[in-house]
Amino acid sequence: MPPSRSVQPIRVLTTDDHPMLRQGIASLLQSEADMALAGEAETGAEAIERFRALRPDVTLMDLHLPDMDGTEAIRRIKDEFPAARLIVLTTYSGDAQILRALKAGAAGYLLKSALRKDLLDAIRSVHAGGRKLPPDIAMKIAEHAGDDALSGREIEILRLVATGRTNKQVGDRLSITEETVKTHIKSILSKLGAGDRTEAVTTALKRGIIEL
Amino acid sequence: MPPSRSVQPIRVLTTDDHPMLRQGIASLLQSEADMALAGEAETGAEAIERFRALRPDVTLMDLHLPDMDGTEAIRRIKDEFPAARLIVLTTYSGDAQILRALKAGAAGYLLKSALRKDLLDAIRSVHAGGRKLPPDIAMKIAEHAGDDALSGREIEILRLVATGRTNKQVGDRLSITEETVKTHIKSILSKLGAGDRTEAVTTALKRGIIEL
DNA sequence: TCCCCTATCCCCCATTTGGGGGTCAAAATC
DNA sequence: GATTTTGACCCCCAAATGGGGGATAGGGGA
Repeated sequence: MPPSRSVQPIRVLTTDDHPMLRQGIASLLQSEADMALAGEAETGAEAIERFRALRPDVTLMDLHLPDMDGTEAIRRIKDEFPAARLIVLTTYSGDAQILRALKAGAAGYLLKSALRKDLLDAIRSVHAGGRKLPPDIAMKIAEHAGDDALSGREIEILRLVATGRTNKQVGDRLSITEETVKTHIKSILSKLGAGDRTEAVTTALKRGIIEL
Repeated sequence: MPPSRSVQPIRVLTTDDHPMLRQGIASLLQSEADMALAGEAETGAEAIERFRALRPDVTLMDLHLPDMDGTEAIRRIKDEFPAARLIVLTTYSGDAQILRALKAGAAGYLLKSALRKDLLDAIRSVHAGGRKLPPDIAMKIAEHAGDDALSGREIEILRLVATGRTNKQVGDRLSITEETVKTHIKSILSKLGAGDRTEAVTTALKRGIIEL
């Protein structure tokens, strides 16, 4: 018999700015004998603070938080506690977001539309040292696996283009010439497979490369 | 003493494709003496079907559903049951979405980041025949109260522009001349206060006039 | 060390875009 | 019935965009 299983439940920290969702997870965990709610956080800063104080076995993390990107919170926690086990639980499914979160150190990525059972499975498997990527999520990253990613500068420029700036205005803002901006835009269009700047912005939004 | 309050709880139907959020609401309702969960729905079609069968006192409705827009589901339910009391519970906060939902017949509009107490308040006040619009939501519609809305044709054209089509291509698709498309675009830019088509698309996305 | 990637700048040129006007008919609203 | 709104069409023209080259410098990795 494994005594550790009944006396040492998996302690879970939830991070989400939706109180009702946290409530749902809390009530889910309550009905599982091998799990327990360690604590809750609403913001990224709070998640880091709670993690330090509680040292949960598994941390659930939304990507949309009031104060910072969930990926940033993951990065900071992993930086301080490399053994931390984190699962992203969010509504976003752009391949760029998923990739960023995994690179930051997430061991799992679930959509909020996932079944309750899937979340419990993910918590157990991540706690056991595994990773958890549902097929649809894995597919998303596979779709753009061959693409070379936009450079930081290109993303910076695309963000300005999204706000309606002309190439000239973008150049002024970044203190580079309009010609350089045009070169970057050409590269952006080619990498994203877009026909014009407007399509570049919408596909970058869909893929989670930039946000609104 | 009001005997009706203890023997006739407010029966609530939840509509959301996030099982864990539904769970949270269910557990919330359980702890309130004057409320009861009447049923749950994951899709718009299911919500309509469940409404017919259960006749809940209050229906909670997400705007993002797998099969249809939540606003469409509201419209159909109100069409069949004009006395239905519905509250939108969603993450979206574009003024156009809010306005559409209210016009479709929603009596309340809450964000998922709302406190649990606010949801309970909203359910009670909407059940009592009132409306419930939090200040931040009311502000959103007030911000663009004076603006004249895009016409149906303009939205149609903006959607095509968002996919990277040129004016000529949009014209071909809609069987109108490029000149006509240009006229509509001018009107779109002026109504949205955008400097170019790209900004028009991003502000329309922010305001919930079009979706990705 | 050498190569590749990134960022920067430059040229030419056809196409697209957006701003300024104006007209007209049908539909909806008053 | 009159007015307003909407959708469609047209003109001119300056500015912005995107596609096609090419060049250079620096940083990072093999």
